[in-house]
Amino acid sequence: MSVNQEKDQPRRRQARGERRIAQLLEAAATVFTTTGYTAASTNAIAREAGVSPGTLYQFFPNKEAIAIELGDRLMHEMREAYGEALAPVDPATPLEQAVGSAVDRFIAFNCEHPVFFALMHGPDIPGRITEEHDALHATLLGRIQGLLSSLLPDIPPADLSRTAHMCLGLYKAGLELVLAHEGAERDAYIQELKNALIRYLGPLVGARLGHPEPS
Amino acid sequence: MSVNQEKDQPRRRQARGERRIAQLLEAAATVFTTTGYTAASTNAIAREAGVSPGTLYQFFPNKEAIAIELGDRLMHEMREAYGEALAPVDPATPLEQAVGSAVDRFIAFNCEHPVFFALMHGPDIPGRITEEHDALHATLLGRIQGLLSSLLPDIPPADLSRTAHMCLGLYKAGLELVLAHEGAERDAYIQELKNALIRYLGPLVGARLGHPEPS
DNA sequence: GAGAAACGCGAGCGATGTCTCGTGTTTGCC
DNA sequence: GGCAAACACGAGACATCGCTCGCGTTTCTC
Repeated sequence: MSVNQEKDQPRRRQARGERRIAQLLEAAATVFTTTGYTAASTNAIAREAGVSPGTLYQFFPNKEAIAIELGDRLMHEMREAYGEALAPVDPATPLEQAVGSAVDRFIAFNCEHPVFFALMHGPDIPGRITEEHDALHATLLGRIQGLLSSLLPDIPPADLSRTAHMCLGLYKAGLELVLAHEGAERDAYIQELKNALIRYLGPLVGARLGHPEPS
Repeated sequence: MSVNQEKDQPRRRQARGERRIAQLLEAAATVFTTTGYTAASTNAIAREAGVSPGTLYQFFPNKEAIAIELGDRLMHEMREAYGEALAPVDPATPLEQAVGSAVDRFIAFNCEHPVFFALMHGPDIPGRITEEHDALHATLLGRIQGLLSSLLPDIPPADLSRTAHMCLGLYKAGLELVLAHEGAERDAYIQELKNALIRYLGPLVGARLGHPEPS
């Protein structure tokens, strides 16, 4: 369940092996974060983990599998910790609160796991990982659409999809800026990201409540 | 002036040479756009241009130089065609118009030269190109700051910088979505990008004009 | 404690990619 | 027409990277 067992060969692992795997994934995370996926060499990952290249391939069939497993674990952790962050909300919930809490949760996750951004945002990434990426993307879009339609019940589907894409895009742009700064400046950017999303969505929600959209 | 002459060896070029250079840059542009910088092989570029690898290295000392020269020409063309797109505007200019025209110009440029996005947005890009990227980034930020301060004369410098970064980030996010769609859907995303920027900046400009920021 | 299997090593194989070099062709100039 | 320089070629030198293989060590199991 945790590590992929190829075909139907269980390949019994000892405790030592599980430790090595965790160690290798951690090393891979730092190398991926600093150099990106393609530029990261398996030798570099092994060196970072303090083991030989051969040892690395004792646990992973190839470089892609490392990223896959890393991605899987990240996804799992995210779903577990923040799975309900984008659940539909009571339509009476103020927009500020809905956006604010969702942004806070995801920013926290991304700050804690910078690899996530590197793996999902890189344009260099090969086949299988892209599938995971697309799956996550689709999941997030679905959640955002659910959230939006709970706030805007009577929006046309095409607009709903487009608005969701925009929200995700704006979030990713903000995330990049947030990760690029630290301390008070980072907090300021988090606030600006929330502002951008709230103001983007504001007129739509405002219209729902009967407020005239200003000029 | 056009092609880099290394050190002080003029390396006279014939008309044929200039043609080859243009041909190679065009080929490089298509290969870079489709595969990204690092994945693009010099052999592939030469093949795309219909010449031998040796010929390519007659005109460019290495792979990076190709991207540099391509970037230089793109920058030059951009400055020439859209240099004034972000010039400070009359404070009386409606925000919608200022944002709209700036976005339209840059979107048009990026649609016409998709390499630009690939070169500037890739995370894989090596040393020298990053310098160009940063230079452009700084230039754009400066322009945006100028534009913003003409609209918001009394904003603190730190906020000005942050707001400019946000605008550029939001633009890049929107650009990605715009480039990912075509036809009517693309136009719709362009409009959404404008909306996002206008609504993000609206309250600031509104405050300047004495409008109370809603709720 | 003995056998088996998981673990660990590091030299090196094969593929790929950048860039060179020797040689031949075309062009500009007198 | 003749010379020098620019242009063109493509085989291959050289480096890198993903990954394998043979062999030695540790751990589990009985």
